[in-house]
Amino acid sequence: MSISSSSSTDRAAKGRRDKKARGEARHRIGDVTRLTGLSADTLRYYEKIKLLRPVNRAASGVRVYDERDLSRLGFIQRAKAMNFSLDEIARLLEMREDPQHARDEVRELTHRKLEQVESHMEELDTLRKELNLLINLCRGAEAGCPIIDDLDSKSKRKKPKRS
Amino acid sequence: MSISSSSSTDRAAKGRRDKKARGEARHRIGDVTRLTGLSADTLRYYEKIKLLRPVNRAASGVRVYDERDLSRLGFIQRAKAMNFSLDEIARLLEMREDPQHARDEVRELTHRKLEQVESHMEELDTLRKELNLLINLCRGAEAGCPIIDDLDSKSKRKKPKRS
DNA sequence: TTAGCTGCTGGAGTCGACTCCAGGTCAAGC
DNA sequence: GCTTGACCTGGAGTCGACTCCAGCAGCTAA
Repeated sequence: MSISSSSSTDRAAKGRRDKKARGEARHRIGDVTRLTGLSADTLRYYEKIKLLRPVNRAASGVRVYDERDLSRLGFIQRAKAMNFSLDEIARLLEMREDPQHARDEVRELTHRKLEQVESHMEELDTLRKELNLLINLCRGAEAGCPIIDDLDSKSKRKKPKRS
Repeated sequence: MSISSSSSTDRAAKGRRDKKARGEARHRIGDVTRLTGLSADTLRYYEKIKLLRPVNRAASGVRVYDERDLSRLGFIQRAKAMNFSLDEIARLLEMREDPQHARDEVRELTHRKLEQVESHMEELDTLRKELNLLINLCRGAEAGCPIIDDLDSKSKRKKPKRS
């Protein structure tokens, strides 16, 4: 994956790196996929749904991402890692442009997100305990399947052995 | 919602309840939605994807659910609450029919599910801490939005104030 | 008899976040 | 000039788990 003899891909990229060395720092979509781990399709998709402003184009029509685009993408990725939806991220990005206005709304959004996360964690914790219980039940069993029995017996009655 | 003068719906259901009182316990889809909380569409959908065996029909063609169907639905709901996917539940149900064979596979499945749940919880916990941090940062701030700043400043550099 | 309700079917639509595709252009290197 | 690879576009498809719809039939109380 990372070690390979120079392909024409690499060679094509080299020309652009030379430009960059002259201080221009203009990235084509392939560079950005390498830098961010996002796929080209995803990058175009983000632009389509206006998570990114229309990206600049070279004369040939290819997208040229600048540092601001990269910083926006970094923001998006961090917000995604924080479980914000693309819709919410779009709002965060808007507010990011206008920080004076943003504070209350952003705090609101973050607060709600935190509550969601916390209640989700509680559910998962209950679930974890139950699954653990099932597995322990199973460990001691000789035959049959206590997990299935348990999933059964949680219904109304204490299970009359099997009919 | 729960208190209402007897509608024709109620009256229609009463006839069937009388039958049930004579020991037949045959539920139409509407009864089952009331008993389980699942929508009629969902019940039909479960049958379509074979999570339920083809449900018996009355002469008129309407579905008639018996106690076994209800018990299967209970099983499905509990397994869903345990975060099993419908696909996994289908497998659990198969094994439920043949418990001698089931044990190892079911334990396997449950074990994997537990691991998923645990790693998801870890992620969420990290997330929770970070969100908390953001909100606390925000609390102390006078203006601007520390949350956005933080999401920004986690990029490469420590943020040169604002350009 | 009729209104009103419940139920039936096959099929399409929904959600979010992509992912894939065909058919094309463009640039670099041999 | 040709090959190769990167990139472009619009549009369709994917996943899971439903949800909605039109158009119809059957049952029951008044």
